[in-house]
Amino acid sequence: METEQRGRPARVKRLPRAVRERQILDAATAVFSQRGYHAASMDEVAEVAAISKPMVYAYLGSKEELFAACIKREATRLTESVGTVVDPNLAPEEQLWRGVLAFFTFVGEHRDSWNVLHRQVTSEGHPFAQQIAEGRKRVIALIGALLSQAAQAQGMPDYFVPETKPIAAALVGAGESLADWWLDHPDETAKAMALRLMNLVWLGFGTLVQGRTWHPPAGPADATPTPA
Amino acid sequence: METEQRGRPARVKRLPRAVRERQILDAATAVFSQRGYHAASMDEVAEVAAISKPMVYAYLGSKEELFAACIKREATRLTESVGTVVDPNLAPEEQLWRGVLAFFTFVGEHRDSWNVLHRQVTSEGHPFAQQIAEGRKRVIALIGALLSQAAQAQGMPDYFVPETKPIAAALVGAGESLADWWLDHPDETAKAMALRLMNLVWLGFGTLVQGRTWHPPAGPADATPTPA
Amino acid sequence: METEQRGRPARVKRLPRAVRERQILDAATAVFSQRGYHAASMDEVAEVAAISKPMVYAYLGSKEELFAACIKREATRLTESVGTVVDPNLAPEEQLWRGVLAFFTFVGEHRDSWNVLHRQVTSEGHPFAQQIAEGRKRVIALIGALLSQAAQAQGMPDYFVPETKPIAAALVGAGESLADWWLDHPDETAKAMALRLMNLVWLGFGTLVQGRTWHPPAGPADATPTPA
Amino acid sequence: METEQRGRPARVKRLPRAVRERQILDAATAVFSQRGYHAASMDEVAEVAAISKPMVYAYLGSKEELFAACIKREATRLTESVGTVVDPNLAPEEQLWRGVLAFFTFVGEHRDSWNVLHRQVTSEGHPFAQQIAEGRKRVIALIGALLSQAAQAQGMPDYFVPETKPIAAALVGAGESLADWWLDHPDETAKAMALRLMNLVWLGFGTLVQGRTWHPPAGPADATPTPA
DNA sequence: CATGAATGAGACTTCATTCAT
DNA sequence: CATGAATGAAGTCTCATTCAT
Repeated sequence: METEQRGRPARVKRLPRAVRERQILDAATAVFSQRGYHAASMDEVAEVAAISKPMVYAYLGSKEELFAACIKREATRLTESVGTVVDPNLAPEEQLWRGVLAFFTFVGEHRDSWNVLHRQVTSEGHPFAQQIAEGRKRVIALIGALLSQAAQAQGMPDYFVPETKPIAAALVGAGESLADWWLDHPDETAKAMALRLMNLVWLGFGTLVQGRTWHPPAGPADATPTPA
Repeated sequence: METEQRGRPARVKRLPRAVRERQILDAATAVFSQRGYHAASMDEVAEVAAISKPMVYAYLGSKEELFAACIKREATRLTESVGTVVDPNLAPEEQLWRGVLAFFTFVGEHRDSWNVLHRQVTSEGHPFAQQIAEGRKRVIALIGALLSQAAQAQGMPDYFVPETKPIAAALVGAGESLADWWLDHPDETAKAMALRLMNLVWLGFGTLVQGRTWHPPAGPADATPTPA
Repeated sequence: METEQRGRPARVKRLPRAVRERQILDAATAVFSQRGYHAASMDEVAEVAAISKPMVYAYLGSKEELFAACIKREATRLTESVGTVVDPNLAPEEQLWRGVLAFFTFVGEHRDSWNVLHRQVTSEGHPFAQQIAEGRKRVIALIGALLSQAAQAQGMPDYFVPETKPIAAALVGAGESLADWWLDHPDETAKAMALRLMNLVWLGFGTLVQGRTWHPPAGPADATPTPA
Repeated sequence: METEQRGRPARVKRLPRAVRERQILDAATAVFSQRGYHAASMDEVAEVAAISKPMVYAYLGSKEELFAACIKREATRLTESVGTVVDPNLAPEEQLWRGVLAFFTFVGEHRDSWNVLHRQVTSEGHPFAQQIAEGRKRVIALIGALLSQAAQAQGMPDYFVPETKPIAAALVGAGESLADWWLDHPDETAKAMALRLMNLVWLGFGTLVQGRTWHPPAGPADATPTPA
């Protein structure tokens, strides 16, 4: 017949909505980070979240929406990590230093978050290629503005200003690549990584070779920021 | 060539096979580049290659093998493009410059190849994450060696030598990022892009701001290499 | 029957229960009418009833039971609407007229009820196909009896009596179809619709009762067409 | 791993596309007829067609497209069955008779086809409600034109002409209902059924055309009942 | 008692892969 | 050899139903 007799007792804890939502987002971030968007399956997300699939859909919606939620949360986290330590009233150089340090600190502490934001496909077919790309562009624009400000403060000729944009792009790429490199050299500290990036970008290889190095601007008693 | 003998108990030529394989690889590279590994379908590959699916399997094997073949071919192409212009007897700085220029030239001319090699998934779950990552590491190692050589030529203290590795990683990341940035600014030439990278990495932002710039070492009559 | 004791040993007020049940049945009728049995979701029923899903189950049972309850209630309503105005002591013709008028009046005033009873699936697989079909048959039988009575009153030969059954079926179908047609011509009144049906059927029936019959126009040697 | 090793030998006959397509349509018509659109499952269609589900999708597309194809084919069949025997040069009465007979003949021979066309849901939520309804309306319009022609041929006053439309609707409904009634009385022939319909409607119609109308029996002071 | 939270089951659809012609 | 025809195995998403609070 067609008696439609389904459903069976459940033996799971009843958690409040907010908690479950975080659980699912954590699981999803981990799975997306490890498999990539396309290869990730909702089944695995549900399994990792120790919950049934329908709940995943009930709480976070479709796969796309779930991924979007992950991206949004992780992007917010990163943005806040950096934003907290960057004071627009500081000198550009110090702002950059603090931001870079905060970035590496974040990556060190949230490997999966960084994976989801960065290592995901950027191929055109990807549902969020545009979204991710735009987030990245905003970051580049911010850094570009910082560099431009620094350049003008040092009396650079105007024609140089547009150059700050590709430089910002390069800096971001260098940072990402260093973050990857870090994965293979886990003994390094976030601070050491940040110093490397600053040294290279600010001084350049040619200058470094001459024995000069860059040092963080001496805050009060070396108060280099340490974002949570 | 096209004179292929369709039909009968004839002995078949070997050349057609090579041609077919190239056809398929071209199609696969295009599809993988546009869709990404997981979203790409063998159906689309076969369609773009204007061939039936069983032939794709007959010639290049499974999806994984096909993708591997794409990667291999494109990596080889890029490697050769760069390798052709880099003469180990030249000064490291010039080697680097030529290599960087060759890289951007290649990217400009083979968008799809670059996409497959770079923009594809780097997530851990990806069947080729390791393979791609290793290729990248090799490049970084090469550049690292170059930098190390340059550093030693300039009498750098030994303790600096290990630093050349992360610097190489940063350089590669900066290059990749600039290549992405280039997509949004297609009016730029490969040479301009290469110059940007060299300027930044070699001189550093701080130095650039002071008005100094880096110039390609004057080869014989400005023979800046132009990889095919 | 319906007096089933669901739930716990507690004594609960009876009135709220009745009210709730009506609420739910109203909602269910609306939803089933709009979506059809299969496409209707218990979620929507609960939402429209402004009540939680478990309550729907507590009060009316499973989806099938709920639908059955809807059908039963609406069928009763229609039956009562018609039954109230049809007095068995009246002449058959008047009974029919009153019944037909009551029918159209009901349909005009309870679109959803009519939808649930008529426009719902009659496919064999449907859980209630049989139930609905039987209700319909009862109506046809009633009308058939009425026609038979009328025919005999007019002195029709006995052999005609069995014909009243298919005529009743046709009358019912004509009524349903006119009800549908009415949806597209809402300016018509129930009375006008009822008049139409009576005019067509009663005059046809009346003629038949007088012993006149229609014969196919004599084609060449009774060549009534026989489509393959 | 993620070796994606699937697919196994098949042991099924290779049929030409057209044959399989018909097979599938036959199966789908049967399943849709028995279950209704919503309750029908693609699994069952595939099973009845003795084919795998992917083939169903390859040949006929999605469930909606499949259903549309069924409707289209069956509608065409019915239309052609009727169209073949109806010659516009014949007298309206004969056209009607031939059409009605062809209709019942078709229904008798293609139970499933008729089911799919008629017994399917007409609820608003149904994907093809509109389509089916429009087909029905076209039929009604055709018959209406026929009746109108017949009426004018017999010198009916103009004001009667609009009435032919609801009469056509009623005729169609009566026909459908008789077809259903036939299911329970399978001993009847198509011709007998057709005769019944003609007898009822044509005599009714014929009487109306002669200018005679039916009026409600004058109850006490026009006490036409008004059911609550 | 009423509800938010939870789930097994199945529906539609696609894809990598292979055999028979 | 080349291809049309075929399929097992997921994958995404929904729904009827029920328990614990």
